[in-house]
Amino acid sequence: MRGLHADTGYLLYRLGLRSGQLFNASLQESGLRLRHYAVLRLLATTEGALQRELSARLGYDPSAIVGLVDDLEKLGFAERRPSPDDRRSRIVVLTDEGRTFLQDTDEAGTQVTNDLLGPLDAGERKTLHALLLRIAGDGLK
Amino acid sequence: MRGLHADTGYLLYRLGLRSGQLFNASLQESGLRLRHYAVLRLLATTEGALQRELSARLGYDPSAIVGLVDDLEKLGFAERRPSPDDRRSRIVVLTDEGRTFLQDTDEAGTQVTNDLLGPLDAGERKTLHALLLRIAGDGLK
DNA sequence: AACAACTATTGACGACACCAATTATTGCTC
DNA sequence: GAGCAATAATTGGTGTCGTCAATAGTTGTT
Repeated sequence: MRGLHADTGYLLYRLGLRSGQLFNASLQESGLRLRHYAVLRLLATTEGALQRELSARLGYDPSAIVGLVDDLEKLGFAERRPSPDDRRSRIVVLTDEGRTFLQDTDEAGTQVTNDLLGPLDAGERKTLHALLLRIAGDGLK
Repeated sequence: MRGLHADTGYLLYRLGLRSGQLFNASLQESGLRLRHYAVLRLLATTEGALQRELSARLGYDPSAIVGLVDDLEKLGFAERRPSPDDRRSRIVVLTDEGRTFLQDTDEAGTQVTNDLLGPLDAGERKTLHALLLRIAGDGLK
């Protein structure tokens, strides 16, 4: 009979849980959670994104995006702007406050990754990251 | 500004989610979920475990173990037996039905892992698994 | 004998993945 | 160009899950 962690899939599941917990604990004092942080990080790379783009790229349900952007707007980290092309869409953009928040919390994020990857040296971390990216595939790119 | 998946921690979080979803989908027809499956797999290796041991080894809250064992008992896959040493404890053991269930679903489990690790060859999978085990550390052993 | 520690259990709460339905708008097509 | 399928954002509901607090029964210690 195979052991509990013979399955890479189950290992991934458990480590994913742990990773999310560490991230959320690290973000707790800011009032945000990992999901909000992911939205901010994505917005920082795209200079404005439709909510459906956020949904597709982050893998969150469209209905979840609504609440996340609501929260970010309340905190002044993001704004909804009307799309000139399509009046159904809203363009979500990062505010200056959001950008400085990202800069301030950047160190905390890398600290979490350090805790998580503890026993691995730099080379192993690179290897792991590359393998995970391969698994992630286009859906999460 | 760093990209969304520059963080190995976030990658792990997302892949853990996906892995759990795949597992649960695969187990759906059996009426069990990943958590039940993990309990069964652990029981198969230990020949009887206290519920607090299940809680510690699997990382699930003690209160969660109660419901999981309830479900497994209803399906006839596991049993609670009184502990001769300590009347507070219950020893959870795998039944014959549970054992045959594990054998029948073993293939489904490896299928999930195959889907998940799709683009990786055998050597890369070994590497990934070893790295993840290192990260997991003693807590998940 | 009294008291702290532990096991299993119950209950509550928030977060979240998932799905269905609605409204406003757009694009297609006949 | 009128009707209709498709789309974007939103609301609401459901079940799972992680977390914590509280309790009853039991054990070990002092």
